[in-house]
Amino acid sequence: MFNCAALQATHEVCEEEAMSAVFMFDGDDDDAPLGCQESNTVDGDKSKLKRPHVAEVDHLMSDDADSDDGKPIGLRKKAASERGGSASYEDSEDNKTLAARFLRVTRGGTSSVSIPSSKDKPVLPNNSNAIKRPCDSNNQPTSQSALKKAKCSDGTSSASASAKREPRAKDNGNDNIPLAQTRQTTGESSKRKDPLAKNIEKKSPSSSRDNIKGKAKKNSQLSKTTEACQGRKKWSTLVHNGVLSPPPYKPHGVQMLYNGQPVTLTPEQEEVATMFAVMKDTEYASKETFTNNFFNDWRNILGTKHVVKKFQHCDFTPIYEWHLQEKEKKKQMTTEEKKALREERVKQDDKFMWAFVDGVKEKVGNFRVEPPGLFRGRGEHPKMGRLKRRIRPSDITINIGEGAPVPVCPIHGESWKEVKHDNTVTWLAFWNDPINQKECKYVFLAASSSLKGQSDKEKYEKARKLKDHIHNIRVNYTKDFRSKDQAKKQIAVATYLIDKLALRAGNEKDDDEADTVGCCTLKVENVTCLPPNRLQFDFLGKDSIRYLNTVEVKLPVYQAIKEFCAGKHKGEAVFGKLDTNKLNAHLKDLMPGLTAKVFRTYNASITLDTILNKETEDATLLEKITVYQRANKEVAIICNHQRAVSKSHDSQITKLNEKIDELKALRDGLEVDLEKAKKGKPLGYDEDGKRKRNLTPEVLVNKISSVESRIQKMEIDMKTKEELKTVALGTSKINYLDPRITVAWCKTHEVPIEKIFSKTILAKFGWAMDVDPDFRF
DNA sequence: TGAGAAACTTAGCACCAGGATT
DNA sequence: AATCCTGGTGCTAAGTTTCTCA
Repeated sequence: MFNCAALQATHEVCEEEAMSAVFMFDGDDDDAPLGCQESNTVDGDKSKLKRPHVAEVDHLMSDDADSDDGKPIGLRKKAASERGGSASYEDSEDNKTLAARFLRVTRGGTSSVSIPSSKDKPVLPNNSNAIKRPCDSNNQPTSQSALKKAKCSDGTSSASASAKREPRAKDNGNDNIPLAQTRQTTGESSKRKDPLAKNIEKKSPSSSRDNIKGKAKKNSQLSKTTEACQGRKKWSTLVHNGVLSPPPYKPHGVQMLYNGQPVTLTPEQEEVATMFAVMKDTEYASKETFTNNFFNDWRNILGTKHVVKKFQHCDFTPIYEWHLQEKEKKKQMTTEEKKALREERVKQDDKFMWAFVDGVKEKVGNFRVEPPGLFRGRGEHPKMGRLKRRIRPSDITINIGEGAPVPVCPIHGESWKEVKHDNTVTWLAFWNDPINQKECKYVFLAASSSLKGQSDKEKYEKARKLKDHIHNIRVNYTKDFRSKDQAKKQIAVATYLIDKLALRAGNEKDDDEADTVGCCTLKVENVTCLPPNRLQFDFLGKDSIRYLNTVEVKLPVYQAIKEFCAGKHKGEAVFGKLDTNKLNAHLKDLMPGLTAKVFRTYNASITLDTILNKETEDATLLEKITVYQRANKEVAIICNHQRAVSKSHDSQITKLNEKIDELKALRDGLEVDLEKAKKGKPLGYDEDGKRKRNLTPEVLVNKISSVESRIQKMEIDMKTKEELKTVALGTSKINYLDPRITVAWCKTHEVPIEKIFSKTILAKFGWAMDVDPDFRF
């Protein structure tokens, strides 16, 4: 594990300016996401999120859609030659050298982290099938792996990539078409027309199985080939051991009090009481919805005749205290005891942690069945506190390869709800969410699996493709701002907001969910028109995270929003004629496969690419990492990725301030000493009354400089800490930033990749590691 | 065409191991 | 050795998109 503490961002900030500046943004100069344009305070219940300083984003702001179009945001001022094969920013060394250098840096040295490779993946020794990953360049393509390989190939220009593409060219001769597009033409569009495809079209998890078993099975090879060509078939063989159920409840026998009297509870009743008792010190425990929901569900288990009737008379403290004791006991365990426990857990997990997909050993993501508990919804969720009952094998549907051994049901005498063999889906098991019966919980492969990697790559390829269409899309919606067709006009304005503010699509929500909105579901009270052309957005988005942002928009957009809201009452939708289906249907007309969320990926990745390539200089490693973190921060702000301020934040800042003060006092003292030393005078006495050792002016100058740099580092650390206290950097890194941008940048600038990506993220992005250093998003 | 189901991605937070500091 | 602090990871809630059916 590497130490990231030392990598704390040390970028410059101009906090006051950042807080007060109003970013001018007129209609002709607007190709940056507005998320980073306005001084912005996003301070939900938890935090204040500062918008970046002008200087940090002005390169994004300065692009001119009309004069310099067709290029992606932030890149428009760059010479065309900077893009494509002979990028002018590239390192002077040739690609091979860079690649070799990268390998040296990442695999060698003192780091214990190496780039994950398919070859490092553990395999079943007795498995005679091809064990290497389909995408592994060393793999001799079998008919099947060649097919998969074709799906994995991307449009990168590296030598290794082109070498990899060879089999694909043989396969379909479709080499120049971006992956997403390839999928589009061979997949979605054809599957609807192909009569054979209809046979394997799934109706529901169960009907799909029947289809495959019935028709597709009979049509065997031909049908399978068709499926594969269509990209519907996700695997050929799938072997796994099912899911790991939580251990049964162990009663503790500690009695809670009712009206001050100990109460006897059955294990089942005690289990639920304990779930509530251990949450005593959380915010949930003081929320009425939570306690009401808990009590209602608990009462059902207690039965009407039970002595416990009213929540107010319940005292769960004895159980809570028992819980604290247990926690303490666990804490007091010796290192060896903890280690033994851990090893036991690992041993138990091992059976369920792996699946074999087409003969390749892949990690399973969430193989543990969710244990029972009280539902912890986010925000003001109407169901918070409800009992999430225990999931039994009879609730669980298993998906496994035909002919593969069916996982043994963990409870004797019980059986799985169903066993299916659906190779058009990637889930290994699912059950219905006990809180919301119509929702399902799926067990998928881990993010490091090639199946997930493949779809990840397709996602970024689609976002890259948007780069080629974005100009037309912007021209298109700008034209429709003044459309007389209200539906058209609403689509145009909504698309503009999604593009510029990186808003989410905003599906309709039920009454039994937290009241949050996205673009299509914005309500009139979420938008305030501030003349002449500013809009203030204030709403709770996904996870009830507050989005608060004031932006200057194109005048027609401002007028349109004003018009949409006119005469409407609180609670009514701004975009009354719009929903995500209509919006996405329209987007698909503009670019195949385009949906609202692609804009978020596009804007995030293009922002990272632009900042990294514009701002990275020939600097120290630490400084280069700082550039990366600053870019990462920009993206997190654009996407409104927030986190709660840690409980200890204030005390940490106070401590840092105290330390800085101490160091400053030390420095001042040394400066006095220096003056004395220069004059040849004795240095006098220290605080303890001891005579100070005489030092030469040179030594003192060195000491002062050392203290000074420590002060500077601490001040920067503190600023960074303060700045990032509400910004979550991880979410964008994991979900929105094309890892190839990062890998290419690391190669070009000799930054070890593990300084940016943790071990887990490295494993997730294994598919991106061999990217050419010249790669640009 | 719209509703609802199914499948998958995106999200923040709790917890914990392990390094740094006292 | 005890405590603090941090980043990494697992967990699971909450989204989006796609598919199916009436």
